[in-house]
Amino acid sequence: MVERKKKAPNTPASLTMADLAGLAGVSTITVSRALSGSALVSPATRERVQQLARKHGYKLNVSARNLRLRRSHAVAVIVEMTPTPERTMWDPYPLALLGGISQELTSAGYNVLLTTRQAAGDVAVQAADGLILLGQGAHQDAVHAYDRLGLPMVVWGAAGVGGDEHIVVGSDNRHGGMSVAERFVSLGRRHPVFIGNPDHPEMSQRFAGFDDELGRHGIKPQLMRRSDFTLESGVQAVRALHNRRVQFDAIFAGSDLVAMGAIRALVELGQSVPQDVSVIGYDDTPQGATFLPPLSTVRQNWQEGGVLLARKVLGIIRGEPVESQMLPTALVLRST
Amino acid sequence: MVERKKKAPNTPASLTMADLAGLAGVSTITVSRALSGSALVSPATRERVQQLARKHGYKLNVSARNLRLRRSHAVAVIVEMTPTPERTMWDPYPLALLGGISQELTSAGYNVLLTTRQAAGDVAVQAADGLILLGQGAHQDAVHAYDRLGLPMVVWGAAGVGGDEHIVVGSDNRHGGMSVAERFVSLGRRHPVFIGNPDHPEMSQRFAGFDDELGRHGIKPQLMRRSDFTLESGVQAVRALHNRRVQFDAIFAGSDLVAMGAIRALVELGQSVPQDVSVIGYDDTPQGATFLPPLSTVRQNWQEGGVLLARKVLGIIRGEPVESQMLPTALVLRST
DNA sequence: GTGAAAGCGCTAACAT
DNA sequence: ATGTTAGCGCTTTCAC
Repeated sequence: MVERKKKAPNTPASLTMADLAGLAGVSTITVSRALSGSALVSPATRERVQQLARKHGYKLNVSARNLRLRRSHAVAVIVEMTPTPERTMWDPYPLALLGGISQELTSAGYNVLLTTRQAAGDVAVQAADGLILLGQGAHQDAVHAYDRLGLPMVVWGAAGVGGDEHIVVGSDNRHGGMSVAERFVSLGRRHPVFIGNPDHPEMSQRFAGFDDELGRHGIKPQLMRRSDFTLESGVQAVRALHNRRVQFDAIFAGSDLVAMGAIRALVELGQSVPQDVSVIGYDDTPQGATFLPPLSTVRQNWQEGGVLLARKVLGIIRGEPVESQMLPTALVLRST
Repeated sequence: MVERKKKAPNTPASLTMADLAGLAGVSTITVSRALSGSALVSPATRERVQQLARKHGYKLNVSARNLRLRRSHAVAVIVEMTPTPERTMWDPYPLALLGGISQELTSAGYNVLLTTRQAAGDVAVQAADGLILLGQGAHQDAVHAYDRLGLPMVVWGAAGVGGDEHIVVGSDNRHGGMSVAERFVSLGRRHPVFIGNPDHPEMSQRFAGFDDELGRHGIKPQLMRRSDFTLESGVQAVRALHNRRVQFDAIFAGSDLVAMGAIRALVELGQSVPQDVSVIGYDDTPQGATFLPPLSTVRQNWQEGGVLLARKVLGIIRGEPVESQMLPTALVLRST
């Protein structure tokens, strides 16, 4: 019987630092330091150990390190993944956002733990070092639910809602609305309509910016409440306006899909876009771009939003001062 | 000085099993067993311990458990997320796929580690218990890269490519192509065209099914190679066909976006859809559904695909026999 | 510059 | 049914 650190014979081919230490003729702690690039080991040993590690395909045991360091090196991202009419699963929205988050987080040595809202109370979520919440929920309910975990948290959505003090990253919805208003004014439109759901925080701010800017030109927009973010919703809204004999020459829809529905209804009613009515949507979805006529809309940079979200959580985790931030929006003028 | 298990005074409010054990007047192992619902503890103590845990907000230390159990309880999902503007997604893997994966994995007590392809060599990926690869890459390169990790792996894509022996889940692309062929035949179309990139495994199988089925009716489809999955790509393809004076009365496009581009170009050329030319896409995107005219297409169930992917990896992890599987597709007939 | 000792929080073996 | 012992693989003291 060879006297060896007892080791299961069926051990998978995974080296530990101790193994590496044996190979290099140093102690485990030296290996640890060498691999983490510590200045406490001589360049020579450091190089030698790193060579060996590479050669033998050493893999750090993350659990062990995390246990020792008392953190998980993971950030949980909670996504609403039920395909609501509001957000189809095809939207670049979640995917691009996720892309930005993932990119930033992994390059900072953190892992992205993807979770749905239903798998909320999950073990691993509470073990995360931080939380990114994609979508604040109808009345901040999602926010409140996760707030109780007491983890560093950043939310994607609209800022300044309901006296909350958590960090928010989102599109500058106010500015988005204002830019649409400016456009309508410059086109000489005098009877604009907003279609959307003002209970939705982001929508509400889009409308606020729209309303304010128009107000500065003495124009009062008509508000058409529609809670769904669907094509049908836009169709209905326009039909309702028509039936009520409402005069209007411009439509700002809270989402591209609604805008497309509106256009479809307008065409059915014999109106022409944009001659009779200007229409502008929000989100710059591929649907809008491929629509006929190509839809004018307000674009936001999702990818960048994701990166920002990640930076903010990391900031909080590191104890740095962090503030909410709104991303600039850009008016994309196409044919409508 | 009170004799206490020495404990940092600044410890965050996080209980350990030992703490709980003290509270309950039992040993840590009993707590462990109680919380995991083991039958080795009396129902009474089990209940008592669980109560206490809930009351004091006990959180399991996942790292410690994973270290002890020698597994990570995590499956890495590797996504192609190259975020090029305009080219929305090279491979449009919708969030639904991730949703299905996440749902199934978390309900099995596993975590979803989201990773991009660039963050490949990441520490945590190799620490995962399994791998789900979304997109096999142009020539299986992605597959090969990750194969070396020696982890249980499942790939989303096309099966039977290049003598590979890894598990694949995907849409039944062959069947999808065949169903389109059948449709064209039943409409009496004699000069069909396929637009797509046959180097792409999934595309290739769509075309193969299409070609085979048409062949059984003595029809040979025209192949228009187009590598991009964009609207523009479809436009170009049709223009090229027109310039070459190619006769055709039906188009099968490898993706909805390409199909929409094709239709647009056809309309510009004064052709009518579907009277002069039938067009069918692939994927059943919302863009297609809201397109005018509403696009006929081949649908696949992403959500279910995700669930299946997850089940397969879990199966491999558990050492169960697992096989590749193709999801059924459905022809969605709309106006084109 | 390097090492020895200790322990992060948990659970599988082996007692009792 | 419950407890004792030991150790997963790593890194932070504190020595040398």
